[in-house]
Amino acid sequence: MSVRHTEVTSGSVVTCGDEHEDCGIREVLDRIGDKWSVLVVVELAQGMRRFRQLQRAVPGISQRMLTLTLRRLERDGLISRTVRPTVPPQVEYELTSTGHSLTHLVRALADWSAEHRAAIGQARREWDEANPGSSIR
Amino acid sequence: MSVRHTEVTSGSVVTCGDEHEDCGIREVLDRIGDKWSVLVVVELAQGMRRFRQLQRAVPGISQRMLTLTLRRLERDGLISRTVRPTVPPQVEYELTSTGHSLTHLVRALADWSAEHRAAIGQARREWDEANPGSSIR
DNA sequence: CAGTATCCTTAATGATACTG
DNA sequence: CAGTATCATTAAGGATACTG
Repeated sequence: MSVRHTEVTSGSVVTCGDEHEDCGIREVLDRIGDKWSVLVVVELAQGMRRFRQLQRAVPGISQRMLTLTLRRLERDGLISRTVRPTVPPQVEYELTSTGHSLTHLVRALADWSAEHRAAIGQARREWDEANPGSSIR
Repeated sequence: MSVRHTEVTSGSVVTCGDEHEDCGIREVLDRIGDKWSVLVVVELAQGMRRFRQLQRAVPGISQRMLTLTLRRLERDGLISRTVRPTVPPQVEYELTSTGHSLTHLVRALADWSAEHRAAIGQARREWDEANPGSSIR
């Protein structure tokens, strides 16, 4: 996901190159665009969770992907990981303050989705009917 | 990106299955998470654009990916495509009203990114230093 | 319980050539 | 100009087995 691109900022649209690899919005999209991060963040928005709890709360996620997703969120400073040296071991995951602020964004995303879901579905049905046998889906 | 998952709605967190394949937020994330859609939408937020204009405005995008991105956005009802039967042919792309409403979301994304970019960068550097030779990046 | 390590499949993207 | 078609490459994700 590295590329020269234009980027919207609070007041204006600016252009930036990929020489720095960190135009900003891409950092968020990388984490928001993947298959599981948002779901994990949504679950953690409810409070502290342990590894197995998360796996049960996000049906379909593999152990491997849960681990990867958690590590990346931790690396980005969005969640914290606390190991309790018990037997068997317990590891607790929690949103950081940065992570919590992300939930507002996710909420906005969900609101927009809810609002336009019907229209998008309708548009797709019409497009699919007008373009039978298309390969873009 | 199809999977059973929990979903945030305006007021509550609900669980839904993938039997219907349209939990809502996934539809947005599919388009927001891919590599080019947001960049194309941002460019179209400025006004009507033709194919070549878009390709120049989004450096790095291939002809193929621009075509695919535009088709998918069109299928979702986010942009309109108008063919003018001139020689050589001209095709105009514009945001629909649904597409325009998406730009608010993108703006929110960009704002959040700008606000937390430094913190994320810092977190990553620290994590990378604490975890040398990790394979998650 | 909370992971790692491997191997494998599929989806996404890229490069290039060609066309109405 | 605005695409399509084809092939190659890469990244994301999944399945399974194993471990401290």
